[in-house]
Amino acid sequence: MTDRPYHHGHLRDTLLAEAERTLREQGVEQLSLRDLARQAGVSHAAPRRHFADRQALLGALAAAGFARLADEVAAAIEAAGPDFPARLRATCAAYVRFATEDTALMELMFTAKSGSASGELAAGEAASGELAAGVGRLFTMVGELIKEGQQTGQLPPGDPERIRLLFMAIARGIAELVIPGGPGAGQADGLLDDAVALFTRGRG
Amino acid sequence: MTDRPYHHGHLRDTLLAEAERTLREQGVEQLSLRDLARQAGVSHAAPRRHFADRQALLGALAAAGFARLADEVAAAIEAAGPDFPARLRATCAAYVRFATEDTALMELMFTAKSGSASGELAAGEAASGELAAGVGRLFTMVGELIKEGQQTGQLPPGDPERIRLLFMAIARGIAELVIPGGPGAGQADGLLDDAVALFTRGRG
DNA sequence: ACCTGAACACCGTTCAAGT
DNA sequence: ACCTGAACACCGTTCAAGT
Repeated sequence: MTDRPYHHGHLRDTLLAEAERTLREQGVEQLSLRDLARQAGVSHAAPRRHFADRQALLGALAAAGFARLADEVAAAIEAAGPDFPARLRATCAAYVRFATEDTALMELMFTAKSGSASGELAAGEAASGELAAGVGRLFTMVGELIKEGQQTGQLPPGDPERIRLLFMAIARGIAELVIPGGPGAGQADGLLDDAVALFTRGRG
Repeated sequence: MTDRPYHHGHLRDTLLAEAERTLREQGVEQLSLRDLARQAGVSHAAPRRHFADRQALLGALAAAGFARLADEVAAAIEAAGPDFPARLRATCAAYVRFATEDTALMELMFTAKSGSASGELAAGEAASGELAAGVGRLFTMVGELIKEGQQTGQLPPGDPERIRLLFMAIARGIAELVIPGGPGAGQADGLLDDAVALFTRGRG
């Protein structure tokens, strides 16, 4: 109804929010800069001011995704209370929930993480920093959790970094397995139980 | 030099082989049907005879990928000899090697697997059958391995299906972590050791 | 500083027509 | 049965020009 001003004002955020929605509802393939611009009521060249190219937009989405995943893992650990196995399980469950609700975004996050490490995302340098920040925060948090388990004797001793890597690989693997329609869709709870039992076996 | 005949003769296989190479060297984004047709010396509409659309080509690539992964896992288990932990480790190592050498293809395989389950690849129905066949062969093989471990008492008793799912999730998670430039790139061996130790702990 | 409009080279997909 | 050539609607990207 109101005349749209020449300057949009929140274009960057609008584009990101719209992109995340499209990602969730239609997948990466269907994500087009021109389409996003249309939905924002702006010319097709306008996004260029905020994202150097399509890859940069995807990189920014991945960075925001990691930041949110880190938040959700933190909240899940907090909500799980003091019991260590419960905290471990909650971390893994947060991964699974994220993957269930934002499958395409999670896929994008992990390909962006590896792509940026191997220099594939040269265009999105700023986003690459944000991405590393989110990833780092997540890594640190899980690392602290692992050390906590070692201190209370509920995890075996040894390099906590190695244990953290293995645990995160398991969480990611389960999350990838348990996406809508996947072979383990209905088995998420069982897998989480098994994973936690495997890690804390004979130490509960 | 020789005049190209009107009928190519091996167009389908040529396209698949060329596509796999492009995938390895340039990633999915760069994979274009028109480009493939050009490299095969054929008109841009010719691939249409063999692949309904781009998704169908990707589906066929994923199906072939699973068939090859199943072969390589079978060969790895065979080559590992009779020792069970060695066989377990060899399976996981085959995943890692595949992911290292064909990162984009492996990514494609696992998104195709989930996408096909949720009906995203409606176009590639034929490929969907091939894909399920490759996936099934791989699942069965790993399932047999798990049962073998249970029979010799080197794996805990319980539903072998659950253990298989967890093990494959771990293998996939490690493979995703250990791609070129990834955070665990130099730590593949350690992760594999840890994963096997976790599974066979106190039972060696 | 932020956005527009036209332009360029490229795509996937379709379809009548050729061999 | 398999392939061609023209055509259509769509992209990402660039750039002079506008506010």
